[in-house]
Amino acid sequence: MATTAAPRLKARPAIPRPSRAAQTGSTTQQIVDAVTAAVIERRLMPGTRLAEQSMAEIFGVSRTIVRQALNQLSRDRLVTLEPARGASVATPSAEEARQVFETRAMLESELARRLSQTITPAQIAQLRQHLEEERVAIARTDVPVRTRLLADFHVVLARLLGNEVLAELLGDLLSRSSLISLMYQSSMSAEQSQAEHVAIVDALEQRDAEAASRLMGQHIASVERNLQPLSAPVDLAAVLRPGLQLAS
Amino acid sequence: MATTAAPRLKARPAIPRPSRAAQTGSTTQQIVDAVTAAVIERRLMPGTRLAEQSMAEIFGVSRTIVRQALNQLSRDRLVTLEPARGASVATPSAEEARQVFETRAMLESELARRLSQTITPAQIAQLRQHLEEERVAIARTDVPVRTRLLADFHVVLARLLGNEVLAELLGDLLSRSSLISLMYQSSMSAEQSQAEHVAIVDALEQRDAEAASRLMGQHIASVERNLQPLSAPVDLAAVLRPGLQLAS
DNA sequence: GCGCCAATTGGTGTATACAATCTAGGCAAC
DNA sequence: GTTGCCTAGATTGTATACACCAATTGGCGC
Repeated sequence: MATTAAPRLKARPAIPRPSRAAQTGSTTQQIVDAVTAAVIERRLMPGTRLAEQSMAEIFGVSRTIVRQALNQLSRDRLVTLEPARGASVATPSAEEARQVFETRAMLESELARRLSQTITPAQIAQLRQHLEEERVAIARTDVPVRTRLLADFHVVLARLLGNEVLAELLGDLLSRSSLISLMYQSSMSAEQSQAEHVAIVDALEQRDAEAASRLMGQHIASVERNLQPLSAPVDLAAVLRPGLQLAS
Repeated sequence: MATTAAPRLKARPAIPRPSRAAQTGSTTQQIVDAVTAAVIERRLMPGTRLAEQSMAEIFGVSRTIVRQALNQLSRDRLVTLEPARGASVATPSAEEARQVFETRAMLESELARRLSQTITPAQIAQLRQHLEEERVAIARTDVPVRTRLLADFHVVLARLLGNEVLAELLGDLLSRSSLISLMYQSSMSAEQSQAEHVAIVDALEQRDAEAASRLMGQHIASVERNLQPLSAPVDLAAVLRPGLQLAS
């Protein structure tokens, strides 16, 4: 019931996900959204084990529903499912992180290029409003909202292109990016990220395709650059354990 | 054409051995793969209903397993899940088709550009071999294998970039593309598609980033251009016309 | 004869029960 | 004292049973 995990997740993040089993959104989707939000907003640490029975009791449903939710989250790469071992919040490797950011860079630099050719004044205004919300959240040091808004910025861009497929794709990549940032303790300041967002919107407003594309690429690169490769703790602990096989 | 897709999906059990179910995703994944392959290879028509009980009997498992598989397929957008109505092979709209191809164009033109800068002679050789396999399959008019190889070409490129995340992403988009091509009766000849693949590999071999990128964009555009938007309209008109005979 | 309403029926949504597997703790042997 | 094995607990994987919803069809009224 209504305890820690906030079964009331009606906080709709400007990024509705009508995708999945939107029809059953009542129960399964609520759990998926709750866990996803918890990951994006940095309330769930990587490696946390998610026992089915516990979650079933928390949400007041049977294990069947929890299992469905965990399966979806597994498809989104936010949790890993080990056979007969259970589910836990994913711990993306450094290599996976590199690939996610490379894919984002490829997709979003092209997104910025195309968007600069089709963007309208009304859309610019919408982006300006989003930037303002970012600024307010940062000023108030509202970490969960801040983190979500900074990620949503990219999905909003995709949606402005009128491409829902792209928007959902990017949404998945951004969820994974949030998890990666959390795991590798990004030292990227929110202010810098927001400033780069402003620069991108400026370029879009001037319809400078190359500048927008280049700035977007640099923005994603700078986010990646500020990741600190401290996967050591997890690996280190595992390595130091006697009797653990680490060759494969 | 709506009613022609009868309960004919009993064709291939694809799982002769119910044993060896030790691995978790084994059985479920086999069903997912079977349905995905059937869609890619054009053995399952869009709109075909996939009743849980039927599939459970076909694969010799309980509805629980089938449901898990259908959920995964729903996540991949290959089947649609209507509440209390059941699952059926997805019927992507023309707008969704446009978005899928636009996303692919964005992603793959950039992929070609980057790949042309990192590709090695060994990788070129691998691509040449793939092209040869395509040629053979086309010459033998082996439609399922031909269709699969023509789609796999794009995933191979992603994998050559050393980006598994991108490869999986592209794999999903290509499954959807196959479904779209099937639904809108692509008039694209396999020969033309293969010729364009050859041209792309040529550009990659010469490390001509701009040419490779441009050719890739044109290739995807030409595939999209050859889609014929005639399925839905015809059906709708036929249904709405009173007195019109709609045989079969 | 035609149209509306209700009971039936098939199918999905959820929960629970049972079986297989993995983890952990203790006990015995070296 | 350490190590190996064995048993007990817990957790997951699968199957089955029940409840609810929607579509369909038969009956009834107009």
